[in-house]
Amino acid sequence: MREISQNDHLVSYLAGLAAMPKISERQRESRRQQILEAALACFSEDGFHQTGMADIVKRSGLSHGAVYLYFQSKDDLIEALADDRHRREAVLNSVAQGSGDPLERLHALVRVYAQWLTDPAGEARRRVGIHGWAEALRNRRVRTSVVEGIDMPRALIVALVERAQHDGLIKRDLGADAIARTLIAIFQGFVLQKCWGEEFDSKACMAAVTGVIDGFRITRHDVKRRTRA
Amino acid sequence: MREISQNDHLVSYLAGLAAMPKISERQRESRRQQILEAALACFSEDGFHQTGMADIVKRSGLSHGAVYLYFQSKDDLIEALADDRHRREAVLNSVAQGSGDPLERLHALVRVYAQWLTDPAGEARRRVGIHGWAEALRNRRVRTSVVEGIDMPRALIVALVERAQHDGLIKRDLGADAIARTLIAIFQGFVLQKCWGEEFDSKACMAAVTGVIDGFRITRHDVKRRTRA
Amino acid sequence: MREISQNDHLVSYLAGLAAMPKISERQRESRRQQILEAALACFSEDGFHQTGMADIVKRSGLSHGAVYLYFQSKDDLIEALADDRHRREAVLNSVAQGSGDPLERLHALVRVYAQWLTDPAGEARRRVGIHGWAEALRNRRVRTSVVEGIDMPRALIVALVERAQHDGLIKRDLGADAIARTLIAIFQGFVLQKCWGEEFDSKACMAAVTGVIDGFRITRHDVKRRTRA
Amino acid sequence: MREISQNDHLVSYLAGLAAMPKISERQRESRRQQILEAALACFSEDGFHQTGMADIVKRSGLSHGAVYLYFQSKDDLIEALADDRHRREAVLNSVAQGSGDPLERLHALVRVYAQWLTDPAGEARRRVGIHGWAEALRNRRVRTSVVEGIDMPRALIVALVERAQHDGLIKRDLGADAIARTLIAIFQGFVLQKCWGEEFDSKACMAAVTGVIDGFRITRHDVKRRTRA
DNA sequence: TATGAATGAGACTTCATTCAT
DNA sequence: AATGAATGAAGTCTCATTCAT
Repeated sequence: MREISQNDHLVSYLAGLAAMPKISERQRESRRQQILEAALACFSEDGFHQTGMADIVKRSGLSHGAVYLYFQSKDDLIEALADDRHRREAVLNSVAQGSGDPLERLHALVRVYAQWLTDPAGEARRRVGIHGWAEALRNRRVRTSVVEGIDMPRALIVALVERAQHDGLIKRDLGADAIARTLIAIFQGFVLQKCWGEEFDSKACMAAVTGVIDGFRITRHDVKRRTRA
Repeated sequence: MREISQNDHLVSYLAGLAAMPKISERQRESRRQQILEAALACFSEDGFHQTGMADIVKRSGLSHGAVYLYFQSKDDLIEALADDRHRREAVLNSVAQGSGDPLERLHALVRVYAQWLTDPAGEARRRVGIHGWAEALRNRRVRTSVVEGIDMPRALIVALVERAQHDGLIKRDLGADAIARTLIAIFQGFVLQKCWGEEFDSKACMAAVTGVIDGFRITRHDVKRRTRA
Repeated sequence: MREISQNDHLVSYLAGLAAMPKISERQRESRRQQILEAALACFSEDGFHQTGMADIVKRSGLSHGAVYLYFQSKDDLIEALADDRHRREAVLNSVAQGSGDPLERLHALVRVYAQWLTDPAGEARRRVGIHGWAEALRNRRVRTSVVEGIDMPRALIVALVERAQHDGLIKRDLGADAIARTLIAIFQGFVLQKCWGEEFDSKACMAAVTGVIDGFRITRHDVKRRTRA
Repeated sequence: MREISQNDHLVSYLAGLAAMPKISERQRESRRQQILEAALACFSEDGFHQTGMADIVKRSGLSHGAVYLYFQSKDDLIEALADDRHRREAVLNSVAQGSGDPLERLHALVRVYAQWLTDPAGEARRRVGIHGWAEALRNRRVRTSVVEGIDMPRALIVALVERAQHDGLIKRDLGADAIARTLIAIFQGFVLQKCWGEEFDSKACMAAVTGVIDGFRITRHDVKRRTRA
């Protein structure tokens, strides 16, 4: 009996050790990413609704059940990708924060987005982004994610433009919000045009964006006109 | 009872006639439109792949078989709607009727798009357009439609910008194609932002576009700089 | 033009004829029965949850889609069978209605149920009934159907027993409801025992039921006892 | 960290020992009961086939693997629960301890069942019992359990009734087996009616059962009739 | 012994399309 | 031309069971 009792204690102790999660948090996150990457690739090629779970399963190298161990449903997967995109893009905006020359920061923001636009490794993400724009029209959660995703840079641009207007660097007859939406729209359109595989000359187009921002600047002509008035 | 039986005979008889008279061309076109409108409404609400043929059939008031008499497949319907001829024709007209001044013509073009963007009756078309943009990523024929749809206005803008540059109205350091793509991108982005339905101030944004075009104009600063160089 | 117009009228007329339901109500009901019979056979053999829709589909001779044309879901099929049973059993109870000798009517009711119990063609229905009894524990709709199914004969028996008690034919010291529940319980238990394939001697058991009812009758012993009290 | 690493080694070492000490028989039985209780609760709520192993695992507080160490399969669990030894033993005891009078013993048996029927703690068992009745229709081993479960009390009742008939206490024109089956059927039906939870007056119904047994007794009327014949 | 992540067959259901009428 | 019942492949998701740890 004494021996059994000792064994019981040992067993309990070992059981306690075994009660730790079977795979580490890092391993779990790695599997999650593995699935998300497979989903990204599939969605990028065929869109959300033309991609079957079987495609994602096959591409992930896991089993059907395993995928559902990490994501509750296909919709969950779609939303996770939307959130993922949301999180990644938040990083892009950081370059615009701070208190330097607002026009310079605006140009910096444009450069970052230009880089994001032209990075070959981001192709799939951009394509999925477009599918997300369409999906946002009918899926509230995706829409929220998308809208919040553009609200962030918009707020930044608005702040920069307002500061620039206050400093007399940018024309005051255009709304800051409208300018922000215009700049964002340009990049949205560029993503579309680029992903459709047209002969999209990124360099020239980025120059045009720079030109657009410069066009917002106050010229002597404007100064005179305003002085006269 | 006897009459119904006679009718049955009549039906069989007519069905057997190879030379059975077809419905008028006008009726045929009307039916086609009826189906396209139903499809437009459905696709606008749920996207191409979340809309079932049954939805379209129900909304059109016709039968499954009837729809397939006018369109070979669901993809056929999608392609028919992705190809938005209306807009292209409107653009053509607007520019054909414009005055000689290329900048004025550019502004006219912008006005046409602005109208298309803000017309409440065009909401469904705009939404379907966005779904088409996503679909263009995986469906070659849809992509061709979409790309051709923007190639036409792009060519127009390029021509106008080149003339304006030649006339010394627009800076020469920006590619005409890049400017065209930028202007088109702006409208694509506006369509997205407006359809997501979040506080999009169309009037202010259109003013910003006008500002963008004005920004492309040559200023004394530019003239001086170029003279010096 | 006149000919076309005439043709249009003809077409409309024929279209009007064709707008009648494609299959007659009788045909539709026949298909429904075809499916219900297949489901009954499958459920009888394997229970509701171990029977796959594929089994029912195969047995019905129809296609997967066709079954779903008549029933919304597997649960719908289960509930339809419960309702079906409900409706069929309602007929059994009719023999007990009327105003004749209550004891005789009770015996008549027993005979009808005995017949229902021993009818070889009803085997599948009895088995499905048992599965329904279990299902009633967790499916509200099935439970409602089952409970209503026994409420009907119970109410009848209660009425007969009360009349018999009033007429001095049955002991008054037993609740009419309890007697009704007891008689119903007997048949429920018989169904179980019979369906399990035990050596169930229907004739002897029915005699026992008759004996039970006779046992409820007032005897001289009771009369004396009541007189004394 | 070093300690954990040491533990890992210890675990590996113990796992490698073929002679790894087993847990005590008492612990093993306790684990088995733990699982059976969890399964009972789950099956009672959702039935055998709507309960997942995951439900049982969660409720038992153990792991999937652990459950499979004690039961080979889900069917194994079902069979273990379908075989309700508790009740059978209670019946045996009650009759073994009864007085010599067969009628009194019969009443004692009824009291035991009445208690089993009304014990609130037995609700889950009764519900699982019903699921077992349905399962018995398609699972040979469950059926064997169930049938054997009623064979034992049936044999007891048959013996008691035959003695009572021999002693002139019960009518001889009813088969002892039929009477036994009838009494058992009554309780089966009562279990159903009670578990469906609709205004089942246990007390009144038990009185009715007593009445049924009394009804089987020989009355002066019967004696006379038999004498005459 | 005990864990729980992983498996994969199979569950229910949908839907684009066809074809007898 | 028109109908709509019928098809059946393919979709998403579940779950009893296993096995590396």
